[in-house]
Amino acid sequence: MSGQALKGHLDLLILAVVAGDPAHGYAVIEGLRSRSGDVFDLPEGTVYPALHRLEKSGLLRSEWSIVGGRRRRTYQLTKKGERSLSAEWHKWDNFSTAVAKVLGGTPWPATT
Amino acid sequence: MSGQALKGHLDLLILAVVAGDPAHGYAVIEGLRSRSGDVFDLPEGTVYPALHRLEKSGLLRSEWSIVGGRRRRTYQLTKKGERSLSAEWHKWDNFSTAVAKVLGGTPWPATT
DNA sequence: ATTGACACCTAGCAATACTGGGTGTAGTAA
DNA sequence: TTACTACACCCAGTATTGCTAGGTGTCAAT
Repeated sequence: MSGQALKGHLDLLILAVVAGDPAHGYAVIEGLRSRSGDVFDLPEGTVYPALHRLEKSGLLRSEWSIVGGRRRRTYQLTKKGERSLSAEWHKWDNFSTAVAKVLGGTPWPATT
Repeated sequence: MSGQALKGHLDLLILAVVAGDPAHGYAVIEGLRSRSGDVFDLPEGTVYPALHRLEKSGLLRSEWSIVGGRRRRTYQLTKKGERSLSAEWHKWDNFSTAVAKVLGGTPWPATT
């Protein structure tokens, strides 16, 4: 159901989840799913590469640990990541408002 | 300023503009720009191929005409296009609501 | 004569979400 | 003991799609 609608917005979503409190990849997926009310059910192949990308750009920092015999990589926001989250947030606001305006200009008959 | 944020949402926007009243490519660009309050200032290389794609999928139908010595291709929604607009609209609603939920779960200090 | 708005087009590039594969641990059910 | 599920990580390759950068041509204004 996720489709490819979140192109360009995935980073914002991930940063938002990790900002809440540091989380490892699997927990990020869970967080996105639960917080969105099951709308975002992202495959691992989407989230893990995104996390790597974000770390490479210096927006996230990670640490390995072992919990219950399983190795985990826990991510948290860097200063740069916080700034980026703020900026992306504003961009989203701007973007979604603009979409609403465009849609608002279109008459649409009683939704069947 | 447009960035690549509208990936996956461009079709919705175009359909919405054309639904208002049939328009040619250049007018679609103008419509998006004015309706969005200058947020969406899309290059021709983005819009024209999208229009072709939409026509190819049967969501739009076009007709050539000549106005003031210039040839125009005017697009209008097909029945299928109307259904698609409705569906995409709902998807957008769903999507943007979900994003808001995810963001809402994140505490954010006083915006500097 | 040249510039700018109008009006169309396309090939190739770049970014990025996803598919489909892989590794390994722990717990539970058969 | 075996099998299956949840947990937890990884990567190569694909596909979609918006954009860059080029092109053609008309008309009005400077």
